[in-house]
Amino acid sequence: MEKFIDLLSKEVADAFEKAGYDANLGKVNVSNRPDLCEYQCNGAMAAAKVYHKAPIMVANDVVEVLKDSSVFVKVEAVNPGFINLDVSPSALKDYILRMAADEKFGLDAHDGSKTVIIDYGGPNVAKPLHVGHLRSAVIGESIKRIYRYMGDKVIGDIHLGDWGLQMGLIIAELRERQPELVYFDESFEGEYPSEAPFTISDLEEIYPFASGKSKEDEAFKAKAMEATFKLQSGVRGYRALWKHIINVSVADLKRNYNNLNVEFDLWNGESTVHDVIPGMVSYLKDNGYAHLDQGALVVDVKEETDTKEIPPCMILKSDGASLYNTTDLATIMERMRLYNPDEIIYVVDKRQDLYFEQVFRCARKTKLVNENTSLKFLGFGTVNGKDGHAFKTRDGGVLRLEYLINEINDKMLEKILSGREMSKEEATEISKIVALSALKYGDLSNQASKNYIFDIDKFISFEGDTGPYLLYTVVRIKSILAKAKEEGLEADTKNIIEPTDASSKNLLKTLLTFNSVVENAYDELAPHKICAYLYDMANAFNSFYHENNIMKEEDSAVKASFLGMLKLTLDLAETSMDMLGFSAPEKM
RNA sequence: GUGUCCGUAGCUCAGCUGGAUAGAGCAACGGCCUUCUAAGCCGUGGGUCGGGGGUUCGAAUCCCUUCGGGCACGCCA
Repeated sequence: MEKFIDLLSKEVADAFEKAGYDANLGKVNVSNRPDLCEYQCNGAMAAAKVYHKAPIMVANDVVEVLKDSSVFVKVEAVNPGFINLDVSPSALKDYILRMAADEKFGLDAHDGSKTVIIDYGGPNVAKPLHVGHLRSAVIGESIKRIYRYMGDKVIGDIHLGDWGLQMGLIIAELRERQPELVYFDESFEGEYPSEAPFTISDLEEIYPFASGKSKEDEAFKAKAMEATFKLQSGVRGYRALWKHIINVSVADLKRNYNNLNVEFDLWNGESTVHDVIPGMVSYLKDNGYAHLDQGALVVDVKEETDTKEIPPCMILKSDGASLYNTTDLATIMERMRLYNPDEIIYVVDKRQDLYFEQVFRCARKTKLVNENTSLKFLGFGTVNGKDGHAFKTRDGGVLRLEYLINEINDKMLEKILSGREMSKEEATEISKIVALSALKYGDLSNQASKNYIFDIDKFISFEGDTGPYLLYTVVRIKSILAKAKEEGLEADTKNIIEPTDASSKNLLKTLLTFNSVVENAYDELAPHKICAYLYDMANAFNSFYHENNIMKEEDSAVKASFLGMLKLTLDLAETSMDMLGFSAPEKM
């Protein structure tokens, strides 16, 4: 269904044409002077040059035609040549009714033929999640949901870091500590135990310990590299041990991502493509794409139009080992083979911009991807503390995501208990829901590509542009609808009639931008636009709420209309919040 | 050095495919609860959009330049 602003533009464009001007000049925008008008068209100013006329004359000509339009109730030409427009309540009502009756509220969704893979999350096994992982998870999840709502087939892949030296470090350290483990007995031919010889806490202690040790102890580092090699070349015991590490770690990761309401369709990792790397490397060699440079195997990705030096994309290190590029390219190859996606989106720290530029160029040049598969890089900025520097704990370490979430939950619980009469159990449940909205909205309402300041107290505030404020508004609506139901009144959007007061009109005007907002957020990979929409909606609703006493409205048609508006607002709010990856409780 | 991103109110951020008086929130100040959740609403004050130049009838927005800051720049991921 066409967007409301396009409908208005069409009306004005027709008027331009009838008045003898180019129809393309009739583009309508939301007014930036709401005190003067609701919508405006600035085409007369641009027309002045072409037609050698004063802009106000052009505007007057157009206004003359537009006067009889049923779409506008007010049409004025204002110096120097603005055309000011107020939309008619009936046109507004008609559009809202069509929108409300539409399954996707007027959004022209895709037909499901487009397949998209989103690569986000990117945690390393055996290492706890920290704040740095928050953005990839939260933004990626939101993009995934926006794309799904748009009607694409979307596959979310976590892309685990599960294969490199880190695994060797852990295995080598385990061997130091428990050399008697059957996994290290190379003559062992039986079945390995199904139970892992360690817990997630053990792993979380072992990894940093081993990592530190390898930096000081050359002999240990050599052992770790040897363990890595043995693992990668398929030594049975090492593979079995590695499997345990993955399982223990993935179980823990799932628990953590669950708390964030983040889900992945694929739990693939670097190891997934290990076996296809040799084939890919020979393909690159045989077709003359890759050549040796300083001992390393590289593919040149420079282009004529470059304004800067783009280093070649390295496929194999000079010692023949694979690296990040290798697995990423092999992953692209496998994704093409298995899913043939139309688009792959990487939700990764923006500092990897150049790196992905190389990988994308390489994949394209070597035809690992089709020409019509688009590779997108959604780079996000750093999470900073209040001091403007990278987020750190008081003692300077990285903050575990789990601790951060616990802290937010605790603070939220305290707040809810102090503000409302509620049982501890109920408050705990609600505080988790509200805390998640605080965390996600705090992140998503910023432009993804920018760094932002992580301020817990600001995020969990119930005032202003925050997640809890949105939830509060939604809960308020639910509460009124529940009350209406008690009185036997069922809210139905079909009952919406022409708005009579300014706040109703304003609410409807805000609601109807849904299709254009979602489309825009989709095109620009911009969840923050959905956030802004929700915030505008909440403001418009709260004004409306204070202007009109819904349940006490005496005119039954108006009351039914109000309830219909509430229903529509609620549906749109919940749909939008779902695209951001959080939801509202029944009460708070 | 090269490239890239950022610089908007005291603070945190929108706006950037050019339009009228640059918007929000927080903080400050002042109003509004016997009435559907006041965790709300309404209002006041607060700005040379880092500086300079250019294009244009018109620039926070486009171009150039300059200052300040972040980040990246072949064997890490």
